[in-house]
Amino acid sequence: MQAPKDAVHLLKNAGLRVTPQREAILQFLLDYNGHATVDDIYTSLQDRFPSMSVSTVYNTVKQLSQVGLVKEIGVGDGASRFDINVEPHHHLVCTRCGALFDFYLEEPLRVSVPREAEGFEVEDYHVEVRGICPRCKKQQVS
Amino acid sequence: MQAPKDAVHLLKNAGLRVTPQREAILQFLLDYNGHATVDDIYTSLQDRFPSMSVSTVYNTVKQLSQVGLVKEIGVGDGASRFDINVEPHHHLVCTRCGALFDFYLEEPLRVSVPREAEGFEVEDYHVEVRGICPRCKKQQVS
DNA sequence: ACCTAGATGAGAACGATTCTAAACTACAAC
DNA sequence: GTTGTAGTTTAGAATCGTTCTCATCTAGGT
Ligand SMILES: [Mn+2]
Ligand SMILES: [Mn+2]
Ligand SMILES: [Zn+2]
Ligand SMILES: [Zn+2]
Repeated sequence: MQAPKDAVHLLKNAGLRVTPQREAILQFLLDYNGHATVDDIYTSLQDRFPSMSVSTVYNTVKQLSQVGLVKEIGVGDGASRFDINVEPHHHLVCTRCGALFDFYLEEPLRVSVPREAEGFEVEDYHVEVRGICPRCKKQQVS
Repeated sequence: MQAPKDAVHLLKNAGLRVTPQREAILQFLLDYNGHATVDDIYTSLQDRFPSMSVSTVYNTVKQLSQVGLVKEIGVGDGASRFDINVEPHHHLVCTRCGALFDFYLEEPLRVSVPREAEGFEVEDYHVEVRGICPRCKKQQVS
């Protein structure tokens, strides 16, 4: 029995209660092709859930993160983004427009813990590559 | 002629006006062994500059960043940290207490830009290694 | 059908950062 | 040394993302 991909089953498998809001938020992230902010989610669901609170979105994405259904990525300033792609991967960030692109390392990183952090227990790592995205490069005044 | 290391000359070389506040902020960062927040700086200089505004600290670290005298590092939530070590290097972050440790990659990262970001111009990258620092590990309830 | 742990919603509160506008000052030009 | 002015500082308000509070509501087990 493979883990099903629809929101309701994913929530149940994770031991979370199935509420209409949660289902909609998770489904939105499943459908969304990218890295959504809380506001992206909130705004997109306004029509269907006019009375849903931003708190609900925050609460939900936090729980989805805790059970590993999404991954929070915070790049510098601005709002956190939520990634339905929970495989280990990294990001290119456009310093002009904030656009985010996935990228995968060809080989895992060798982290050598320095002396002054002797005993540091590595959990995971994230590479943030900064630069100019193709779109912004085109618009460049040169 | 080597670039001098005292705050006044560094500011002049960078083409910034030398004000007492700027000198003190830069000197603080030069002396500080670590990754200071705006509040660290602000609080530490309260005695000498009782009327200095936090805005001044923000303005100053922003300018120091712009001329490359310090590097801003924003790890997830909380306040940005300012690093007087501007050589390319990366950080271990303790997910418990927020402590930051420098680390250097043994060899530069090979970034292969994915198809959907074709043409992305890489400027630099930063690796954030998350885990538990030795101090927090000791205090662990196990 | 009922009960209750857990979820939701509205708004207040919060912490980090930016903005505003008036007073001040570094420093270049005379 | 005096002056002019562009850049700097300051206090406080404003903004933004996020968390908190607490009263109301509901999912899901019994
Ligand atoms: Mn991603
Ligand atoms: Mn560092
Ligand atoms: Zn861009
Ligand atoms: Zn720690």
